[in-house]
Amino acid sequence: MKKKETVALDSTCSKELMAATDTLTILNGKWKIQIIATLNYSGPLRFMDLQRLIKGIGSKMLSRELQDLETNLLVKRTVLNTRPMTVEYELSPHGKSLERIINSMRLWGKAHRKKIAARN
Amino acid sequence: MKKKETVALDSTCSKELMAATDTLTILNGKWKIQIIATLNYSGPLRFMDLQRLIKGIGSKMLSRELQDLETNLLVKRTVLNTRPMTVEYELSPHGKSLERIINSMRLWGKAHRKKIAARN
DNA sequence: CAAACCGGTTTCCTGCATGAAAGTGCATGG
DNA sequence: CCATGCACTTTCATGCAGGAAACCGGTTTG
Repeated sequence: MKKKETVALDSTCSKELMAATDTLTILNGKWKIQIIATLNYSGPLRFMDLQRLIKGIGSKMLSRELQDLETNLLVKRTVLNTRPMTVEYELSPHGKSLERIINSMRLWGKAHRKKIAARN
Repeated sequence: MKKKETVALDSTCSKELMAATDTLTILNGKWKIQIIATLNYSGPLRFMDLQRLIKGIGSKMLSRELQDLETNLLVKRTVLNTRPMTVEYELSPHGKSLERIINSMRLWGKAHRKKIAARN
């Protein structure tokens, strides 16, 4: 039987994969993609608008996810001095660069559904 | 200022995004990508080989993740009748089709790191 | 003054993902 | 006949993600 050397993988694989895992970590959670896609589709939105558009999200989660996206430079937060104070959230260029990946995931997801449906 | 209709989103957005979320759900967890990438890089591997290659994973997690990947048709499990019983795991074609997405995530992740590092 | 709207924060709670460690069934080796 | 290796499974414990609901400070409206 063939003997396997395990050395090569340890240095190559894990280091390179970290970056992919980073991306996954950033998009992870129940709401991140919905928030990004909603902002991408609708442009700048205020807090309450986002909460109304994204069904089911609570204010705590929305707040936390937006903070998270902001510290990751994906979303830009702007406070407007209007009569009732409003805050606008919009995708940064960096955030918009996620569109391609999300789209790939969308396409793969659709193909995957067909596979699973035809599983018999 | 442009007036926004919020109706279109409810029907368009969430339905289309489900597929992207599906993909995320499938790749979710601490180990999925590592398992897929390891199998993609090294070809068919036995249980213990996988556990030795993927540092830190326990047998329970490996077992569960592999079952999960198998039911999602991403991994093929083959039992070989050898002297001590061995089982081989390998990526299905469908599983291999994830390579493009994982690679996109890897590239984006690298770019993202630079952004964050230059955050000042 | 009370009520409502905005943009959150705080508190409490629950369930799930993950981990460590031991156990299982089978087969071969010494 | 005991130990070892393989491929798992089971048990127990823990931490974190996420949800519900109340609260907060400011401003405008009736």
